Order: sequence, then C-alpha cells, then structure tokens
Amino acid sequence: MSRQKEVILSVLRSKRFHPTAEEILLRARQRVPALALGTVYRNLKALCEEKKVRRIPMEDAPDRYDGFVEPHDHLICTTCGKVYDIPSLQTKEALEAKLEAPVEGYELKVYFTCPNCHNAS
Amino acid sequence: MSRQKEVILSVLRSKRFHPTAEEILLRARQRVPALALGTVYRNLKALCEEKKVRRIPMEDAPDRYDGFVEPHDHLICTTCGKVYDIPSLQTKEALEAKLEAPVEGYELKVYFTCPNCHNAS
DNA sequence: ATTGTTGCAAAGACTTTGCATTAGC
DNA sequence: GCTAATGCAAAGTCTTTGCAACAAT
Repeated sequence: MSRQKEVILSVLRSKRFHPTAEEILLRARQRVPALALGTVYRNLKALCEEKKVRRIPMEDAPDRYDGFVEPHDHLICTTCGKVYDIPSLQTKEALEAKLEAPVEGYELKVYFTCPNCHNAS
Repeated sequence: MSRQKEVILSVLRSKRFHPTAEEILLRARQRVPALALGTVYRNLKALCEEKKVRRIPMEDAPDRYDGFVEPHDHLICTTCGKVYDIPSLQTKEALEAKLEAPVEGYELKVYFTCPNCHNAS
C-alpha cells in the first residue's frame, strides 16, 4: 500500500465523518503535500473494491466516502448535505425474504433537516 | 403545459419503464422531431418539482425517470442496469418512529442480478 | 407587446484517464 | 532494472445554462 493510499485510508478512519474527495485531499495533503486529486479518486476506487471504504453516492453533490464499512444506513440533511450514520434499518436477509430472490446489496438514504439547519430557518 | 412537456410526460406514463433523458428524447422525437435534450432535462426537472415525475438517481450511469409517483422502491440489476418496481419496503412513518425525528423522504435501492443477466452468465 | 419556452451550443461539475516521471522493491 | 503508483493535465460523461428565436396569448 502506497503512502498516499495509506494516508487516504487513515483520514477516512480518523473519525466518523463523510468527506468528499476534495475534503479528503485537503486533509491528506497535511501529510502528503504533493498529493493529486486524481490519486485520491484512484485510491478511493481501489479501497472501495477492497471493501475497506464505502462510497456514498450523493444526488446533486460530489459523492462522499465512509471509512466505516459495517452495515449501517445514512441520514442526510437536505439543507446542508451533512451525512449522519444510523443503524441499519434493513437487512439483506429481510429483503431477500420479502422479495424471494437473492439480493446483492441495498442502499437506504433517509432525508431530513438537521437540528442546526432547522434552527437556522 | 407546452407540447414538449406534454409529450415528455406522456412518454413516461405510457408504460412502466425507467428511461434516461436520452431515451425519453428518442421516443419523444417521434412526436416532436426538433426536440432538444436540454428541453428534456428542463422539463424533467420541472415535472419532478411538480411531483408528476420521479427521478431515480443512478450511481454510475445517467439518471432515470419514473412516471409513476405512488410510493414504491426500486430493484436494480447490477449487470444491465435495468430498473424494476417493487412495493414499498419502508414507510416514512415507520422510519420516523424508528428515528424519533421528522423525515422528509427516503430512497431505497436494492441491487440484484436480473434473470436475463443471470442466465446469460 | 409581453411572457414563457424552445433549440442550440457552450459551459459546468465531478470523475476518469493517458502518459511521462518517480518510488519501491 | 522492473513494476506499480504518482502528479499533472486533458478528456469524458452527464447535466445545466445563456441567449437569440419562437410561441402563445
């Protein structure tokens, strides 16, 4: 694992947040100043394939990435875009039982207005 | 409602499918030959805001659109990308009860391999 | 005439990729 | 040395937008 990949992964594991590729770049550059955005994307893609990182595709904004890969769902503020973790509200097995067919995975996103944004309005 | 918008909506309501903007363009041009892709996007956006159409954001492919707006979820083939409707597996109310917070909406996508693609492999 | 929409083409946002260079065995 | 990964910049994909022309009152 290259230094760059290592740093990108450690940024994602450093705390529970859901940064974009750009945000990862900024933090990782504190340790690898010459890091390029293309390298961030390349390594994120590889880390996702290795199941070490999870991508959170966003609807109208850059995708976010999650260093915590145990099953959980996401709660997304429709105002500021911030992403919160929530416990899994579905299981693959329950879905398979309902659908009576094998399921490869699922993605549940719940939209709300976070307390900050709610108070601000 | 302009002729263009009307035709776009009727394409989406003509049958249960989940076309991309391009696919809508091709079908709508049978009735409005000069139709432009920008106009399709503009009208799709308006129709979504009017809640007459639902957008299905896709992860690594052009978004798809759905002319049926009653609550339901989507089953997506990871091989061919085709989208199938399934009955709602969640309700907003159930989510609110679990999360103990007001919820604006949710999006559940379940991934599988459709029978066609499964047989082909 | 005025207002809203269109078609077209250019711009935008995000992500991927080609390639010469560099890093690590 | 050889291979894999990088930085950089250019290209790619999908979507949005500015604007002059057109439509519909």
